[in-house]
Amino acid sequence: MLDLGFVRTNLALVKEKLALRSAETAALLDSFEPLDTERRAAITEVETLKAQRNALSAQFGQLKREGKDISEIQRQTGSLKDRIAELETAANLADEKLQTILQTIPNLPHDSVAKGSSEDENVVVKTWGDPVQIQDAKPHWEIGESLGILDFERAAKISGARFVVQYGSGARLERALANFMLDLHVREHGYVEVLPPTMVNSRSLFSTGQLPKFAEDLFHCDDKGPYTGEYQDSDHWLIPTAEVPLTNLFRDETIDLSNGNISFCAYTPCYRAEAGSHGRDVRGMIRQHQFQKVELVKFTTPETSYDEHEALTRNAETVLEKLGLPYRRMLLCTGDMGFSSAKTYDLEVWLPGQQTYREISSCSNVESFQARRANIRFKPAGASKSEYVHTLNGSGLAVGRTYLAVLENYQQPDGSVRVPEVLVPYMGGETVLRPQRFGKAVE
RNA sequence: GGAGGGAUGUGUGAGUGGUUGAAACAGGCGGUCUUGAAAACCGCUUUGCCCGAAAGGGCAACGGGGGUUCGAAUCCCUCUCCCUCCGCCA
Repeated sequence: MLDLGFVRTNLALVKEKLALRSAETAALLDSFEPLDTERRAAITEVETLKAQRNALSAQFGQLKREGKDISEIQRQTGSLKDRIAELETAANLADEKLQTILQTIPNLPHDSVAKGSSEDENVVVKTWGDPVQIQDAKPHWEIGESLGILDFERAAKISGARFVVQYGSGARLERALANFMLDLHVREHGYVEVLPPTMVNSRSLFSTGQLPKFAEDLFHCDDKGPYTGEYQDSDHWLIPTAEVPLTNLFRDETIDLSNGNISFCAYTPCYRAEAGSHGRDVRGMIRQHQFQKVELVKFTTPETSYDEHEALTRNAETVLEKLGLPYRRMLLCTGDMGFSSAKTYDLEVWLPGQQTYREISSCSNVESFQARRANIRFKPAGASKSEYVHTLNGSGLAVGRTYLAVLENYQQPDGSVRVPEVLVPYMGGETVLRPQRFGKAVE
């Protein structure tokens, strides 16, 4: 969310920057100016009347103590009361409309972000490793099913489409990847491991920007009844990413950044309704209702957030490099960035089975956009006023997609899959995944 | 699920209808003293919004929402959360 005063004094600039996302986005601000004027006029009038009422009340107390006549004041305040109530309603209405606009407009793109209207205009910042060309490369779902470690059919039976069951060495590979990533971030990159709830309330989802606009992408639990559009602190939603619980840890708090920025990482399941993606990526593990992810979140000062953004992105890249998975870093253009983000790098991993790069991580600096919604502040050294922190988040990495990237990049002509060297200790010494049935080796 | 207690500023914690936006203490910041530090002493120390060029003035906020009243942190209703005990339970 942007600051009301900032939008008011920089309306032309804000419109211009929003137009870099899309024309429709900029149009959200069309009614801003008249509404803002209306709101302020109403507030000024209400507050004038309230000041009168307060003065009369003070007089009332005085007179009553002196035992004097109070009926005249009673009559005056009585007539003020109705007008105040009336005008207050008008002021609240204008304020709500304005708040709706502010809550619905996305973050402004940072100056370093390339202009563009769609993903076609994203910029390749760097490429690491050579895209492996494998003779008769198979997609991961074929590899996984023939090895007997992935089972999409039984997953469909017990849960429906867009789920998977993993068995034996396959299940262990998921756990190995997660442990490897967590250990790397904790031991070498300075993150603190967190195990957060994977259900959150709507107030949290508002703070990170998923609500109110993207409710249909989320799974809502109806234990407290259907979603009413209000931000409650007692309802439950399944998290779409650990960014939500991690960022909300410090909601409504003033945190201490005097000893440096705060970095958290967490391994959690993530749940996405995928309401708008019928027919896309229906095969395999690319797009699931449930997947696991190691998430990185940072709380920083405004001065350091862009350096930290580069560092966080490097932390995610390091996972791919240690796993030996070719990738490229994309700078998302203004038209392709997420709602809350000011600048986003996507990491795309090479998938030889599909002859394409696919997103495996998304690293964003959202500046103060979420901090303002979540009311997360810090006190700069020597300053008397607190300021909003900057928050950053990135996948480090999406484990499900890393898993399928390993299957496709390390597949062998005989149908087996080599285990990347760094994962061998996490696999109990297993160096090759061979055909198995419910975990038992088969010929 | 049952019974009871509670929610106040950075923290602890007073305050049960009228200079209480809020005591006190702690913490933080500044100052005096000191070679320096500590101690002691003095001062400052919530946020959002509205009017205003500014100086300054005003409104609102004591978990959320609603009500009573001329006036609510204080009384009533309601919701949420936390704590204690009982029950159930991985």
